Formats: sequence, structure tokens, C-alpha cells
Amino acid sequence: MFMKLIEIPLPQIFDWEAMKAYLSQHSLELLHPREEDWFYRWLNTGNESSLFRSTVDTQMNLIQIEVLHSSGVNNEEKIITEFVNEWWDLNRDLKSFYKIAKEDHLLAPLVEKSQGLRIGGIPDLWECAAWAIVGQQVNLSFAATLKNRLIQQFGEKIEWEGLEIWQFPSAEKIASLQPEELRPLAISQRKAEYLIGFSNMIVSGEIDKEKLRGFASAEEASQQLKKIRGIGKWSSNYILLRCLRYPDAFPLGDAALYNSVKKLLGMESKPTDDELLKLAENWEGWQAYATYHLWNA
DNA sequence: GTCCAGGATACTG
DNA sequence: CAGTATCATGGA
Repeated sequence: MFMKLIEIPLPQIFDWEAMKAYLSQHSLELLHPREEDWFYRWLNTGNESSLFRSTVDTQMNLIQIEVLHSSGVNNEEKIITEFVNEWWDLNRDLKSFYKIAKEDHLLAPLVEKSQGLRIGGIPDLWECAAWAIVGQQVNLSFAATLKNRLIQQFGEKIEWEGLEIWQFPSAEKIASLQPEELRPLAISQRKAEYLIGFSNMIVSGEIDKEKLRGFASAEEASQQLKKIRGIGKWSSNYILLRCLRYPDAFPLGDAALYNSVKKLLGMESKPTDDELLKLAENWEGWQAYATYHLWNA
């Protein structure tokens, strides 16, 4: 039995099947386990925490959120609603993206097929950066394995009617570790240093979401992030795409991006950066959504 | 066995 | 300054 029901009107264009596919892509999703069409999430709200589950009612055009365990804080509903808004990018007006995408020979068939695809986000900056770091260079399934080991080793879990729901390890927890303590998880020495270094900057407040918001372009915000050890051009733009949601974030260097373009254009070899940037001239202002459609393809 | 994965940095000439 | 080596592991 749930304690409270929150309903959010569904944006006009929203592809629930695509969002479900993203949320379910790694077979073992500890942070938002799925049961039927419900996704469970255990959210920190300061010193307290809320457990909720959310789904989409496509008949009623509603997002439904059931609060299963309340934190008791008086702005809980607002916090959860804002989280889901960011998680599923509900407030994005995609009209101008579709306008340019329909004129683009690479994107046109993709947006036709995936109307309402919205970028699945990682609203927590620390969690997003950690995912970017463990995902550097290695294939996605191995990256997911590393993330799950981090969560199960250093995170916290609760159970709800037999279902386990985990919280990502806090920055404080990772900041308290030595790199050697992460090595047994098969995280490289370098990545262990990157993770601990980033977590320390979160703990000290040296970096936070507010400081990364409000830049006129992803490029400017990216320059801030790239000052951090372990965060290069790919990771900075990945974080801007998934967490800060700059629509013009463009993760140049992304292996999946090159492979997708190569396949879609029937190229002999992977496109060069110059070729990719040439294509991206048509996507000005919407590089993040163009990238996401290419990943999705 | 080799090559490549949603890269970034340290080192070398 | 640009190349190159290194890292971790697993799947193709």
C-alpha cells in the first residue's frame, strides 16, 4: 500500500517504450529495479530518504508516482517530482529539435522511428560522474559490472516486499577510501584515483550542480569540468548531457557515436572527428539529442 | 591470440 | 609539440 500518489501530466511527445528500454538496458539495475512497468527508486532527501515507484499511464497521459515510504520532509512531493522531471527530461520542448532533425538526412529516419525519445538522465552529479569514469574505454557491460560492484560493496540497500532497492554509494563514503580498496573490484588504479578525487570535490563543495548550471553553452561548462583530474572532453560532455542536460553537449570521442554513424552511413571505416563535426553543424544547439538518437539507433 | 569497448593521462622524442 | 604506452576486463 502506498502513502501518497503523485501524478504528472505526460509531455505531448514522450516515448515510454524507449524510456523503459533505457532504464532496463543493464539486466541488473540496482538503483531502479523494475517490476512490471514500475521502476522503484530510493531517493535521499537530505538526512531522510523516500522510496517511490513510478510508471506511465499511456491511456490517461499521466506519469504516476507512488510514494511507498515517506521521508516526512514537507517538500518531499516537490523533491520527488523534480527528480522524475530531470530523470526523464519531461520539461524539454523538442519542437525545434524535430524541426532541424527532419531536415537532416542522418537524423530524419531516426526521429521518425523514435518520436518522443527523451534523454534518460542521471540527476545526481556524483553518481553521473562516477558512471562516466568507470565507463571510460571499457565496454558497457563491463562498466555496468563495475558500477554494480561499487554499489553492492559501498552503497546501501533496503527491501520492499522482497525487492531490493539500492542507493549509490555516497561521495562521503568513496572519499573515505584509498585507491587500493577499489582495486579488488577490478577498477584500475587510475580510475580509483579519479573516483576518490571527484568524490572529495563533491564533499568539499568545490564542485556542484549549481556551479555548472547557467553557462551559455556546453563548451563553457565543459571547460570547468575538464579541470578535474580524470574528466576529459568525453566525460565532461557526457556529464553535461546526462546530468546538467545541456542540449548542445556533444561527447566527441564516444566510441558508440562513431560506430553508429559508420553503420548508418554505410562507411568503410569510422568517421574522423572532422567528419563528425561536419555532420554536427546541422545539429547546432541539439547535439545532445542528436547523439542520443544515434545511440538509440 | 588479437582487437576493440560510451577515454584520460603520463611519458617520450 | 605530436605521437605512444598504459590501464582493466570481457566479448567478438
